[in-house]
Amino acid sequence: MSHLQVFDRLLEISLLLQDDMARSFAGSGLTAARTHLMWELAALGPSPQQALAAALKVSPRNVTGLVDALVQGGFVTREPHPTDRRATLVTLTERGATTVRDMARDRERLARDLVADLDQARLEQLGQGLDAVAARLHGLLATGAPAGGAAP
Amino acid sequence: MSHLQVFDRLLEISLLLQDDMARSFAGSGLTAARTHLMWELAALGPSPQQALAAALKVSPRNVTGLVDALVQGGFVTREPHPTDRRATLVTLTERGATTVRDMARDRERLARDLVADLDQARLEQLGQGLDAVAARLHGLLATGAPAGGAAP
DNA sequence: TATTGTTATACTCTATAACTATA
DNA sequence: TATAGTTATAGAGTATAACAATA
Repeated sequence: MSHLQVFDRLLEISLLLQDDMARSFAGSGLTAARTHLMWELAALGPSPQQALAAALKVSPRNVTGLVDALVQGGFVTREPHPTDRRATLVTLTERGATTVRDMARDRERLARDLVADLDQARLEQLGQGLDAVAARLHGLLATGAPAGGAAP
Repeated sequence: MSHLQVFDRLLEISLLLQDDMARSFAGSGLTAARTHLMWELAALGPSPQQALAAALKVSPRNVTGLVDALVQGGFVTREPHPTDRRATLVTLTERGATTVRDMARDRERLARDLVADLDQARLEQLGQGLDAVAARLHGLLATGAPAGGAAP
C-alpha cells in the first residue's frame, strides 16, 4: 500500500461523502451551505448573523442570503435582539430543530455503518492513522504556504 | 477511538484538503472545476467537449464555460476536429501541460508528506482501514438511497 | 466612531431548454 | 433524425463596497 494509494482513498471517500450529502438534500430546499448554518445554529443557540458569519467563516452578506432561504423554507426565523436593535437573532423553528436532530441521527448511523466491517483493533489503527494524517495536514497548512493542491 | 471520532477525522481531513486546494489557486485564474477539467484532459488527450462533459459528469453547457475561461487563461485551445466539423478538440497548451505536471508533482509530495510519520506497517493498516470504509460507502450508495448526509 | 444587516454589483459553478451547424 | 456546441435563462454560493440604522 503506497502513500499515493492512501491519498487516493482519502479523496475518493471525500467525494463519496459529498455526493451522499448532496443526494440527501433532494427536494427539501436544503443545501450544504444552508445545512451547515443550521448545524452551527443548533450548537450556538439563537445567534446574530455576525456570529454565524464568524462560525461559518463566511461574509455577513452571504449569511443574509442563506438565512433568507432558510426563513422561506420555514427552518429558522429572525427574532428581534432583546437589547441591540441593530441585530436580529436567527432562531431554529420546530421544523429546523427536528431537521438538525434527524441529521445528527443519520450521521451517527452512517459513521457506524462505515466502520461496521472493522473490529475494535482495526478501528483503533484506522483512527490513529487518520490522527497522524490530520496532524501533518494541520502542520503543513499552518506554515501559510499551500501544501500543494490535491487535484482530484 | 469511536466510530464517530473516526468519521469526524475523515470530514476534517476532507475539509483541510479542500482548503489547501483553494489556497493553491490564488491569483492563477484557476479554480477546482477548471483544474479538474485540465486533469481529465491530460489523462484523455485532446478531446471534444462532450467527452469532457461525460468524464466530469457535468452538463455540456457547463464545459463550454470552463473551457472559455481556460482558453482565456492560456491553458487550453479549441482546435478543429479533423473529421467532424461540429466538434472542437480541446487541447492543453504548453502552459496547461506544465501546470498539470506541476500539480501531479505537488500531489505526489503532499501524499508523501501526509503519511511521513507512519512506518510501513501503520501505513498498511491505514490503507486497509480506508479500503474498508470506501467499500462500505460504495455499497451504501449503490442502494440508491442516500446513506444519510454527513453534515459538517 | 464602530457595528449590524442590507442593497448593489460581480464572479463562479451548475442545470435545462431552445437553437445552429453539421453528421 | 441525431449529435456538438452555443445562446438564453435561472438558481446557488461566494466576495467586496457602499449605505442605513443603531450603539
